[in-house]
Amino acid sequence: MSNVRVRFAPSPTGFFHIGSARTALFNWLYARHTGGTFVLRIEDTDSERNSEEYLNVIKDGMKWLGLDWDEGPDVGGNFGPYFQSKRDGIYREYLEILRSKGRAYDKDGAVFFKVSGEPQVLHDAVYGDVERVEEKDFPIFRSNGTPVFHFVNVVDDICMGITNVIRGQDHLTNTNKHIELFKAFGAPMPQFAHIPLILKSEGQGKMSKRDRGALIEEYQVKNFMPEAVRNYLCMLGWNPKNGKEIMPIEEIISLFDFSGIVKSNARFDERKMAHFNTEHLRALPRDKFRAIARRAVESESDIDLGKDEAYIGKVFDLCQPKAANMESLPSMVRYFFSDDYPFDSAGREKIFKKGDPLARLAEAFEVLKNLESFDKDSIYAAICSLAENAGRKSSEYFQIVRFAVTGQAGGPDLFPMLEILGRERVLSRIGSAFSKIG
RNA sequence: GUCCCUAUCGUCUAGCCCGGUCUAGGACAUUGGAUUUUCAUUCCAAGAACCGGGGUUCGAAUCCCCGUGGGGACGCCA
Repeated sequence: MSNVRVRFAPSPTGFFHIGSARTALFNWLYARHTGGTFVLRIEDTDSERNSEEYLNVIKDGMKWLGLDWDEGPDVGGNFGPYFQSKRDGIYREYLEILRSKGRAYDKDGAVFFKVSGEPQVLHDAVYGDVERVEEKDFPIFRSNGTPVFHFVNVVDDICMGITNVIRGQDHLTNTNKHIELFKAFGAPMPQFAHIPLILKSEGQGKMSKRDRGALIEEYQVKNFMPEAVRNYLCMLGWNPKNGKEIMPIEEIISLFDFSGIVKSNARFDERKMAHFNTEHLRALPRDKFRAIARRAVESESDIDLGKDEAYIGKVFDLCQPKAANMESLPSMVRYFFSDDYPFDSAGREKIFKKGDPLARLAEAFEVLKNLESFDKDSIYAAICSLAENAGRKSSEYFQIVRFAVTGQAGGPDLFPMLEILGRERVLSRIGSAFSKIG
């Protein structure tokens, strides 16, 4: 264990924003990299609403991303309470310290902090030295008696022994207020590290909760792999400098440091995120893929997988190398579990463009019917020789057979697919396809 | 408006600190090929960038200044 202590201090608003998630992630990475402690502290000063439910959104999201905290809600710790709503007494004490030093005064029923008026230099781990003067006194307690963010944030960081403050660059200028407070308390200054913001994929400004892809919940619902989302987020504003992007988290943890953090803001790119997801999906061991594929198909569609576990397993194994994401998987496997599958009109058009595909389908039907063994190699060999005898390209047969049996122009490997489906089903589907697609 | 940060392909970025090895590298996306087994896979290839202007220097993507663009902060929100 090192003495590094970092924290993630979200306010439970009912959303877990992708920017917040990345801030949590970078804090977590730094804690894990250094062997330090990752604290989760809840900034719920605005607590009249259903914050238990709102809090769960954040906790669930963090758990989903694998960001486990060492101190905080549910796990406790020696620096609690970890809810600001329960720290009121502490804030009063710290206010008295400022009062006794002549740094706090009442005004309009509120309490204000008296700034020094001197330029403060922030020694930021990412941005270097940033010099700025905080000119105006600012409120630290509202006229309704509740403490203000800048004050509680600093007090909590002092009380909790936070050594490194890693947060969004939108706080860069706020930091002057915080430095003033740390100095006024005579407390040791944590090291600050500001990280660049995540911008909208198009248009202007930073990602807001209304932008597509902005909420972690979206990825949970779409059955993204949390490892993939986390991996992508790591690469948004941080660079491992080893030329790699897709990496296991252990490797990222060992490489993570402030020098790899980029200074300029990054635009969110959902296509690249999708790519990370696909790569992680492909790399999954078969049994893991089967498990999440099952969950995705069962939760997102009306498909009844049935009880034949061996069959289900074969289907998912076949689809894994072709599956781009879990969202499209149900439509990719539907025909394996139901004879009532739709025929893709664009696919039909493509296949019917040249020649007479139904005639070839009829030929293929005869060959498949009379095949001795209905396994992938025999099927392949039989159709190839059929094509050769007819003086045609074998693909002219492959395409129409696939379309008749699955309703699609593309999909998993054709021959193992036919083998898994079985002769009986293949023949009956071809039989009824003539009237459906003709 | 004031202050702060930032600026390399459409996007994420390497290179910049310690100027020459940069005809600027990788990834995503795009386009085109290949795998004489379909295909949504895989492989190969192509196009695509140093914001502008000054300066320093024998030499600048790299250092300095000024513009401009982008972002953020200026709440009794967090």
